[in-house]
Amino acid sequence: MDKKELKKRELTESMKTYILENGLAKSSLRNLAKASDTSDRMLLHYFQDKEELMTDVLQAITQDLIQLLKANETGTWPLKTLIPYLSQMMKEPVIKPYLNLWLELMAEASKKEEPYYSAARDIASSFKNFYKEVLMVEPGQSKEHMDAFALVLVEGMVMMDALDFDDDIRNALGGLNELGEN
Amino acid sequence: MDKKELKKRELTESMKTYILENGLAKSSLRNLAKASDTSDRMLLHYFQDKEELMTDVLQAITQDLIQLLKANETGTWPLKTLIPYLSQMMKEPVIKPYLNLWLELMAEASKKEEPYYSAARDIASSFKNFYKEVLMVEPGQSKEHMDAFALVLVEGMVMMDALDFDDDIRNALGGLNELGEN
DNA sequence: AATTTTATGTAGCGGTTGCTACATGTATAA
DNA sequence: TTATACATGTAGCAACCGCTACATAAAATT
Repeated sequence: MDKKELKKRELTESMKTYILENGLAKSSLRNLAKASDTSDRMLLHYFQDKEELMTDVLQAITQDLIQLLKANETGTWPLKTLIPYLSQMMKEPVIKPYLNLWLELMAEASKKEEPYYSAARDIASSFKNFYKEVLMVEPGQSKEHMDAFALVLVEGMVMMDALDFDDDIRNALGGLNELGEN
Repeated sequence: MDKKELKKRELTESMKTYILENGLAKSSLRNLAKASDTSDRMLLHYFQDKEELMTDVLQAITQDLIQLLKANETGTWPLKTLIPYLSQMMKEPVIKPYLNLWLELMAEASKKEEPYYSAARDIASSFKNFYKEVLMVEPGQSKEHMDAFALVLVEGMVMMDALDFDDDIRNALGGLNELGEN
């Protein structure tokens, strides 16, 4: 492998950590450089510009997140088990940084700002694949429909979690159960 | 009424428009001033600092949004009617700027950044009140639960809408129907 | 009419941002 | 060994940011 490519991956690794801990807004070249024990000058030596750099790092973060999701994958679950489980998982300190970044990414994505829009769409697609693999569906329900339903529901919970609207997350879980049993 | 207070409201009005059209990121004092046909110097004459200014404008925007929601209020609706209706409403050009701003606000809120965190919580509370007034619940369902459920579901749809995941919104609506009828 | 308060302009400070020009050392290839 | 490519440092630019000091004109109050 190219020596330059190797260095890029090493840099990407440390920048990943910084971005997850500090968010996009604080991720200036100078800050990212400091976190990687180098200079902004060097970052722009290895990456053409900030956009290429962010594209690479966000892609790496996406891969990590997918790994994280797959790691806890143990078979398939019905909606009423999966959703409460995920709402609990959102509270995990390992997950929280990803959720914060996810929301920041969404804000950029809603303005169709690149490379954020593409990165956000990639991540959302990974979420969809996750449900595709892990969600068990009841007779009379379309798998495709319920996958999308789970996706939307969990995204909504992520938002409420960011506002510390924990009661509403709990209540919504209650609502989900009442919906399925009439 | 105070003459100064009157001028503040006039400025707030033009800044509202600018922020809705351009987002928080571009809302520097200089840009807001230009949009209000004045100078940053004058904005800081009428408002103590940028935080006070943003608090005022965001509050005004929140009020507008509440008005918008209430305007289309005609009685109460069951979940399966209300949610599809709202998912359509999200496509309205009048609404879109509010949704973009909402996501940008959420990104700040997730970092507990003031005044954005408070503003976002206020807006979310208004949403809750909206469902409280407009959502009709079926026997065996808790009103409180279903209000929160609607809130979460629609927020999730706002996110998917920002990514242009229209298929998934449609599919999720399908899923919602299948859930209620088994 | 004199005095005090308010409105507004001009200019700038100290900070951040992405990025670049220019230099020099250091490793690799001929 | 010499020539060429790569690595890295130093310094700075031009554009922003929120905010302030200083001045003056206009308006309101006494």
